[in-house]
Amino acid sequence: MHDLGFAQHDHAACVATALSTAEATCAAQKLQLTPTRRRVLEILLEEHRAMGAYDILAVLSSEGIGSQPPVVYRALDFLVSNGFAHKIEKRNAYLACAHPGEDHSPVFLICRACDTVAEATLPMADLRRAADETGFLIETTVIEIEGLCPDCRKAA
Amino acid sequence: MHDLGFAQHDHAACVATALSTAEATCAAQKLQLTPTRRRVLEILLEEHRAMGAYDILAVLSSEGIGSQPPVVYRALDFLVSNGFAHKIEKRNAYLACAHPGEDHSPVFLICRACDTVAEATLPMADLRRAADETGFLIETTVIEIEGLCPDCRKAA
DNA sequence: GAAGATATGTTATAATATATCAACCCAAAA
DNA sequence: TTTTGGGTTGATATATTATAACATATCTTC
Repeated sequence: MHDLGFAQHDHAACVATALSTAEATCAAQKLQLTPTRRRVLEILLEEHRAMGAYDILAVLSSEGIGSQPPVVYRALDFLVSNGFAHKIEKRNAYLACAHPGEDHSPVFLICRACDTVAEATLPMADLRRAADETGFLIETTVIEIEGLCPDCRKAA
Repeated sequence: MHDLGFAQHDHAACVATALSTAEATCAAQKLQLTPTRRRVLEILLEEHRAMGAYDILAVLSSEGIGSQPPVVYRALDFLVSNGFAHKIEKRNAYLACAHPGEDHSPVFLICRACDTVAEATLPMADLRRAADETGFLIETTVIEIEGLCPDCRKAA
């Protein structure tokens, strides 16, 4: 496992880079990164945390973009289906993908104290081989690990 | 990974054994396996599939045990907290534990076609060691893998 | 410019889960 | 014996998360 994500980083650059990558990927794959979809991704990137759909909707609403649930759920569906965001099932929350463009198997480290979610990756190879032996065809994986992040561990 | 659970088994015996194990465990740990809690576990064992809380509640209700959501959510909280059942986050559904009493890290293989959920286990050691290196303290894990089970794979 | 695919606007409602507070039960302490 | 405290239950209300359904709009391409 690598890139655990609890380190500091240049956030403005990280947002800009991720948006550019998303634009390029959409252009290449003929996906429509419409204003609402783009703005939802931007919100997730700016906040840099797992957000509930209604939290995102509140932001959209305050900006006059839309105020009904389908607006945000449709955008999230697009972002999740196309690998720009992930759903954190244990929190019913959404997070911008930290590895856009890479075909990866996400592992989420969720701090129960501060709710920070770091995205790591695991090599799929071992798991896939093991499942293949039993005849199960892996399509998607969600690996969520809850506990205490380094900071909260120190604080406690 | 082992014990993938897509094989046939003696279901009546499996239910009886699991209930006995739960009773013994509760007695040993001074946990109260009250009638409602016991019946919810029994329902999950009998159905042998991931059930929604309201599906379970419908059964309880038909038996006059209780008809309000807190009845089933309290029982499920008890069963999940004490390792007798698991929540399948991707489905908002609950499943009797296939390995009661063993301290294990569950891995759920969910078939998107027939919704069967098999519970396997992974050795925690590797993951824990990797996380420890970064300072993250693992408390609980949810590993969910969605795809096609052997039967649905053949059918497709 | 008509047809088909994709996206949006809007209303309504479904599905999942929890807060709150009173009542009850039982075991153990005073 | 009474009291007290923890755990459990009953019951009402409400919060939170998510989707159905259908009309409208937009864009492409035939």
